[in-house]
Amino acid sequence: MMEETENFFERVYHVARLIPFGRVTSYGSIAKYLGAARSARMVGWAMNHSHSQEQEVPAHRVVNRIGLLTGKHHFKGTNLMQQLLENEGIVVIENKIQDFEKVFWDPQKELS
DNA sequence: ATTTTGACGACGT
DNA sequence: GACGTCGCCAAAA
Repeated sequence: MMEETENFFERVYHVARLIPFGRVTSYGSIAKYLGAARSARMVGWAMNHSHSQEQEVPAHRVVNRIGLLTGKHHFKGTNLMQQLLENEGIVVIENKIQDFEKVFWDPQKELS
């Protein structure tokens, strides 16, 4: 049987796919929405395994709490993540999302 | 089995 | 407000 942790990952992917076009969220917010507010790192770890998922996970829409593209180094290209975000109308300067508050999408608030 | 690390976050200095 | 430290929890070495 699969461990409970996989369920946690599954939930992370689920929420990540719910992020609307042109919006972003943070690892901590997702973790908090899942009831694991103190385990934001696990969300990041889940994203690391996101490639293992059959469905594509918009990991580029998930950044840290300050809107910094910390995980861009994990993408194929150096600035692929940034390009994807810019493609959605999000302004990114030096790996930092501009107007982060405007594009921020809080699952707890949006999904209630 | 123990130690280190990591796509983070909150708090202290 | 920049920088440092600790806490959380799971996976890799």
